[in-house]
Amino acid sequence: MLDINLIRKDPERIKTALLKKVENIDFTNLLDWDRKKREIIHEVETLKARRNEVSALIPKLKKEGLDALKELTEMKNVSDRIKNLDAELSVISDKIQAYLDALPNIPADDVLPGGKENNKVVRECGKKPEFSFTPKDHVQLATSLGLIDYDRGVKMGGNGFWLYKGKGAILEWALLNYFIETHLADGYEFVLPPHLLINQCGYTAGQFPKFVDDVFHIEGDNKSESTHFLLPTAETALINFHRDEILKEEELPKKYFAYTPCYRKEAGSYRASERGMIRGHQFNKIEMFQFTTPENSDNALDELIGKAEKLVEGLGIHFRTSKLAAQDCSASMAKTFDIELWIPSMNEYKEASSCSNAIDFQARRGNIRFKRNSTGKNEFIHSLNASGLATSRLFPAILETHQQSDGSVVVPAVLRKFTNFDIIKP
RNA sequence: GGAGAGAUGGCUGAGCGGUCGAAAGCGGCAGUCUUGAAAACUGUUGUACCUCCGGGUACCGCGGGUUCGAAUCCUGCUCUCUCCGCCA
Repeated sequence: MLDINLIRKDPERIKTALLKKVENIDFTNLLDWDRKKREIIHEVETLKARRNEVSALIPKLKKEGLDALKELTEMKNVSDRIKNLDAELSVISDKIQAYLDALPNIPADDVLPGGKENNKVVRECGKKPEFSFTPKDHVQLATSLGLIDYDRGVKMGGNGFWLYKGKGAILEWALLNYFIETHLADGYEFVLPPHLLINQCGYTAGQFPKFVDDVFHIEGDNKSESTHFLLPTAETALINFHRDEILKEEELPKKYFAYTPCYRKEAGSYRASERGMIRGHQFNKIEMFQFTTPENSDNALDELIGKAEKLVEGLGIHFRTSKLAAQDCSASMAKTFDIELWIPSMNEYKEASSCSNAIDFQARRGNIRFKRNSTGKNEFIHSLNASGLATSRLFPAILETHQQSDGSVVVPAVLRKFTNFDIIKP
């Protein structure tokens, strides 16, 4: 959520910044409502002051045995007026809230306007593998090596699901262990959160109300409206870790990571070219998360990107890191970098990590603050999240990159202590 | 699933419908004393919003209601705890 004071103070500046991300912005109504709201507050509070004053007077009069009828009548009227104004106030406050809830975060100054076409590659690591034989794609490899069972996955979960088995399951789990080991060594705290979250969590993350349709909802009793949803990413859980809390400045930054499956509807986005594990309704991901002071969030973002890149590099996969243009960043984020893996069979890069700084956008929604020692004031924290990493694109990249002419796949060295095998043979 | 109890400031915990933003204790901060520390003593100690910067308003789990006036009465909801049952 944006600070309405920013909009009130300099609507043109905020409008220009938001136009990097959205088609059009019109603050006319908002500013009208805001002005009206303050008028009402002023009137109603004056009346309440009067009511408090007379309410204190009435018992005194009674104590002196005097008649308070005049005061009682006046207060009856004042109270009615207050009731009406309060009702008006709540209507207008709801309008303002709904408007602000729907606004995305302001892109950072150095983020370019426009969509994907304006994404800028900032780094590349390794190079595209070259094969002296005809390479297989990951679906062929995973199937022939018995690592992934697409058909039986669909039998259980329907379209958009797969299952890992045998060495495939071991390899998948080894990846997660490799990530966990690294994050623990870097001083991040391990969290295993609930996968079913209450709707408030989606609001804090910025998922709701605008993107309610992207997630799976759980029906309440007697088919009432949903009370819980399946998390689309552990970020949605972790941002709520410190919801409604005031942290100490010296506790910051707070660094966490969580493992969860991620559940997404991905309605309409499934394409034939994304067969295999590229896009499904459920995938495994470890998510890094930081709560920082405002002045430290830029450095924290660099740290998170560096960690994600190092994990990919350790697996020997060619990747590139891109800074996303405004429209390609999700609504809650001021700045995002994607780390994309090279998938040889697709002749394309596919996202394996998204690293973002939400600045105070999520903190406002979740009311997450810290007390600054120098001023004694509470300020909103900055929140950052980064995949570290999602496996669903890594698994295909590993199979395709490390395949041999005989159809076997060499296990990256960093995973071997977790797999207890070096190579997967047909 | 059944029965009961409860929700008050950073924590513990009082609170007759009328100066209750809220007693008291603990904790925190500042000071006195001390070579220093502890102890003791003194003072101080929530948040948000509006403002003609004098001040004002709101907040005692959340939302409604009664009343001139609600932490206090009524009501719906949420959450927590205890006991019984069931269970990975």
